[in-house]
Amino acid sequence: MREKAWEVVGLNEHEVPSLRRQVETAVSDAISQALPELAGADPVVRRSEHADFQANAALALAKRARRKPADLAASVADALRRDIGTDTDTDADTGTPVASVTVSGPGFINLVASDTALWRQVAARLASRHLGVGTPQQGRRTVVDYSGPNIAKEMHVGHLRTTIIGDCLSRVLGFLGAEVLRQNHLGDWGTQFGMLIEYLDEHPDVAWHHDELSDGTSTVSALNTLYRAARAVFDADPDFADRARRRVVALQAGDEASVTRWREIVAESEFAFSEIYQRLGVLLTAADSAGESFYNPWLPEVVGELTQAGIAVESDGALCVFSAEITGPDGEPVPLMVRKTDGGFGYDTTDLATIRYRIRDLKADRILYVVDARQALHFQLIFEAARRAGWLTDDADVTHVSYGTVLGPDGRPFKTRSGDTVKLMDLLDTAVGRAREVVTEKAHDLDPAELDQIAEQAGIGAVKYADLSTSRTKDYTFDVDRMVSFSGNTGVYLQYAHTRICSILRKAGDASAPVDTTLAPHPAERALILALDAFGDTLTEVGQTLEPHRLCGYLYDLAKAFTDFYEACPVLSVAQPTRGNRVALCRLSAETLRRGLNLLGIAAPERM
RNA sequence: GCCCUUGUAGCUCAGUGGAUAGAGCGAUCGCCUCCUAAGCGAUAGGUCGUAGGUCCGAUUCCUACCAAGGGCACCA
Repeated sequence: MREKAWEVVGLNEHEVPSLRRQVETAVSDAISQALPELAGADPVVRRSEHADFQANAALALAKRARRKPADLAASVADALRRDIGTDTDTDADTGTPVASVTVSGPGFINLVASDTALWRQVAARLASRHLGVGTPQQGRRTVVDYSGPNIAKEMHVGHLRTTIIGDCLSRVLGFLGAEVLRQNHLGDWGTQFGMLIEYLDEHPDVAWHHDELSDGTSTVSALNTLYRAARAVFDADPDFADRARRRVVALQAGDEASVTRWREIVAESEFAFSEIYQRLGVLLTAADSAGESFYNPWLPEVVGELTQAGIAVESDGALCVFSAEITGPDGEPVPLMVRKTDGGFGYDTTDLATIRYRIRDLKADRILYVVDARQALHFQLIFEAARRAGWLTDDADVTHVSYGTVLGPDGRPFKTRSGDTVKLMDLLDTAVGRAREVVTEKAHDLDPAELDQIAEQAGIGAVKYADLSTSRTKDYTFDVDRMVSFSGNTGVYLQYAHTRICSILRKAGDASAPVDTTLAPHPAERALILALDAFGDTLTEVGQTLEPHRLCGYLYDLAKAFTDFYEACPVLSVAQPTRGNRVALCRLSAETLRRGLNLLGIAAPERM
């Protein structure tokens, strides 16, 4: 045996192919050898309950090969065994990762990875800067449109999913090498501002700037209240309603005083949003804002282009783009309304200007709209129109990353008892408050400041994990108690696993011992290594499917695998070289969990 | 009327063209001289909406139906 001990010297940039990929290659090669006419067929390698992996290719290929699946499997298995035979004479670095092959059932090929290969993966990932994860999204310029709160309105639970899912996808795609451009499509334009500006002007005494308000009241909260007051006056007082309408016209015409006041409202609102984003650990900043008003200057040009191309046509006094694919209840094509009868522009036009800008000016290769599923038809129409206009071509990939509605316990869209939506800040306060109770109760000699910080991290993490861990497309039932529960499959479970590892590593002292690849791993070690090794494959999948819940599921499985290891394999009390290998496993587990949590946008405290 | 999404354990949800469909919560019973018990083990709980079809094999793919939710012109 010429096994070399893997020394971790500085980090390299190497991608480390997973064992599963290596096994796929080995099985593919074996298929080519045993059955040249079937070369290139999918080896159908999966994780297995009966071995480390199983290859199901024989079952699928039997008909094409006109052989019994079991015979076919036996031939492929023989070819795989020949590789194992030669491996003892060659450098282990390039040999097959497979140690044994058996055929069972109707033609399943069960594959066990070699002990050496398992430990080699651990060492190689520890030595790599990105845990050996590759960059399949390298260089892909990806616009991620998410969050999109409305100016002068409070963010509520309805904004949670778009904000958190969009942020997670930004992080994952960025980690996989994409050039991510975050875009916050603020609702910062519309007739409601006329009313609000007029009201503020007529009541100069009311406080609403963030530096005038008492703690616990946000600018948007104050503006929200003022907006409702304005609305009430608008409905009750025809003279005020007239002045408000004139104010809309003035604002749209660029009247200086009105525009200044509008800018002030936008800036104050963005200040409030940034407080929420910071608390949530969301990467969005004011630099990512490109709201509806940003596209205003281009709307006439966009409409002109569509009209000139004959795509937009006059209908009942309005200007519309009629879908060639979809019809409405009357059997007629469904329109996008690019100019209303009164000459105004709605959000159809804004969204067309937006997609044109993202392709033409931002030069996006991929655009993701993280928006409520109810807008599916709208985006279908926008994408269709953009194609017909020639803005959107096959060079760009545009996806509506839709997600389900947040429902209350009654299965209806979520509202509080009073009929209002739940404010996002209130939800976060509740979650952090509950977390503080638990942290206080369990506190392991933490000072008050540390306790506060951990309560914050656990509470916010719980809310985010609850949202990210369920599949995107389904509606989901909002339940504060479940969201802020800290046992079972929750964000806290992952954080807790991480703190336990950190505790071991603190006590282990210098953790840079080399990995001994000749040791036979304990079953719990084997399971943990196989879980750790699948990190990159999981991320690649998330990058393709745009489904963060797969990452949550993976990290939960990983944390469970670590917990099993923790229960079964003492680290500090065993002798070398076992201790060194277990410390290495702890290090890789901690780094993988930390990185995984980071990609979910969840903090990974070292103690709790 | 047409289109989209969803029906899996009491509840909330994963899951896959393949071997015995999983997890958490809730319930019952256990486990801290031992690296953090926010943990672990065990028991209980299922005709994977219904009916057909494709397939060696379907909870997974296809069709129809049933049920729930959503969407389809001047609000965004």
